[in-house]
Amino acid sequence: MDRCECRMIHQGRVDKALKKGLDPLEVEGLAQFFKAIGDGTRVKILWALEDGEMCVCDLACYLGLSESAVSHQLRMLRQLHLVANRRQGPVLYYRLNDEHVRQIMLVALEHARE
Amino acid sequence: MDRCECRMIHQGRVDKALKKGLDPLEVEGLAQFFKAIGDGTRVKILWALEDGEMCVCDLACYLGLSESAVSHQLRMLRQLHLVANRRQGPVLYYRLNDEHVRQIMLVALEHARE
DNA sequence: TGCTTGTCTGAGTATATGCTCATATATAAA
DNA sequence: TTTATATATGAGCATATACTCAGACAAGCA
Repeated sequence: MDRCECRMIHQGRVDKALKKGLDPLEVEGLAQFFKAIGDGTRVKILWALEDGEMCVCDLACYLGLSESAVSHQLRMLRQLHLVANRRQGPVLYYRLNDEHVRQIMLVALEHARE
Repeated sequence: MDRCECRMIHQGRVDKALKKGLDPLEVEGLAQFFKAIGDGTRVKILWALEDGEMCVCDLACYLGLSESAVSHQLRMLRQLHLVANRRQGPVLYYRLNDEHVRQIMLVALEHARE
């Protein structure tokens, strides 16, 4: 497999990176996870849910967005298992479904405040 | 300020979220930070740099991308202070410039592996 | 059954993103 | 100073993303 039509200065360093690299599925998983948090609207949603569950229309009011827009975002967060919901009558209550999100956001806040 | 032309079921819950919410600059900072990590190419770059500095053409070879593409991505990571570089002759060596990245990526990997 | 409320979904649209290509810049060697 | 090497940058293009709008679905009540 001729992986190098490219210039390369430090072959050893490249080989080391290749050996220790993540497999494609892990890379894709990480990227998708961060992409999910990498949006102002979704950051606000996740941060708000730290304090307890909320329904869609409350979130829409809080965010100043349409309920449709919020629902679209919640679907994405749901598919990535970042939030979950429970139904009570016609109302769906959303909550965080991941221990790691809070932890990660706090570390990132430290970074942002440096 | 008439913040509620919207339906709302739990006024108290919304008020609580509003009170405890991040300020807009923090939200933007968090979103930008995660957006920066939320891309397969940049995940690979950051992961590779955990093991030590690399120059642009090595990274390009490792990633199978053009040096131009890599340079564009490195510029973004530089502007967000996730990487830094040092020059040695004509070669620029890039390194991680953030203690938090590794920590965050490891937590995210746990999430992805669940 | 029909009507209302709360939420979801698909299509459409404007903006953002990630690459390529051509070109510019910086350093070193001839 | 010319030439080569290593990287940076701007413009352009194809795709992805975040919203809006119209309409569908689900649960409860008349």
